[in-house]
Amino acid sequence: MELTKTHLDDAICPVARTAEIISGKWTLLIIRDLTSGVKRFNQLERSLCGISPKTLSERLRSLEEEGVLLRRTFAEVPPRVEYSLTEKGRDLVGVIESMRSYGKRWLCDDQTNQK
Amino acid sequence: MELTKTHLDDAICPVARTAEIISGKWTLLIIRDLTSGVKRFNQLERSLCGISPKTLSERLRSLEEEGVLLRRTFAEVPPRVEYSLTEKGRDLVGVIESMRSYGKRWLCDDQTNQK
DNA sequence: CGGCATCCCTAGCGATACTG
DNA sequence: CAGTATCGCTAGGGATGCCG
Repeated sequence: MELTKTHLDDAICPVARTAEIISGKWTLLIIRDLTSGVKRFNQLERSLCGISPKTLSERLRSLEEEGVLLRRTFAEVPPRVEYSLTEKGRDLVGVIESMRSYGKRWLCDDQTNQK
Repeated sequence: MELTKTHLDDAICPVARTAEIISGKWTLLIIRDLTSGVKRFNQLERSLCGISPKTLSERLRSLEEEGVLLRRTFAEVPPRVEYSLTEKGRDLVGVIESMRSYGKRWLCDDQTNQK
């Protein structure tokens, strides 16, 4: 999902810019998992049930490049790599919480609120 | 709130459910444009600079099916169709605003000419 | 353990032309 | 005006295998 130059208005729109960062099937779920603390690759792979290592690797790398999370490697055997949110990443919790709030109001099994 | 495995299930996690709704390149931008009031197909096509009629049509239809927006047709010549947000759609403004807020904090170098 | 490399496949999007 | 009908592309993602 990429905005081209023809979408100039949208390119400078903060909403669209944020959407770019959190788009992608797994991105938000990774960030949410990291809100509870530092995680290793394997932990994320297991908690994000069904994700392929390639996809997880790609998402982690792009999030690292965007400064949302921090990748910390340890020179050990077996190797250890820990992922944690940066301040820029932790700040996304606000977005996530508003999405959670919305999801609870409108999208859960309880249909009484749905119209 | 603690994040357990159940929260990662797409069927249960409100965050994932919300992400499903607002995913797609244009979805959020359509909703954003509708927050300012009722819009016609042509208006959206022009304000969403670069969108193809096919894509706009698809997005509008799926958003209608999800109950986020309302499609109202008028038996006139030339035909008129008006799109507006439902309550479920207007409620997404909270998510959009938190995204806008985040985008302004972290993602915009130039804050002078933003939407 | 934490990944790349490789191959493949599909949803989503774009462009254009056409129609009720 | 408000869409469909085609066609084609490609980025994202899944599956599997291998390696330091």
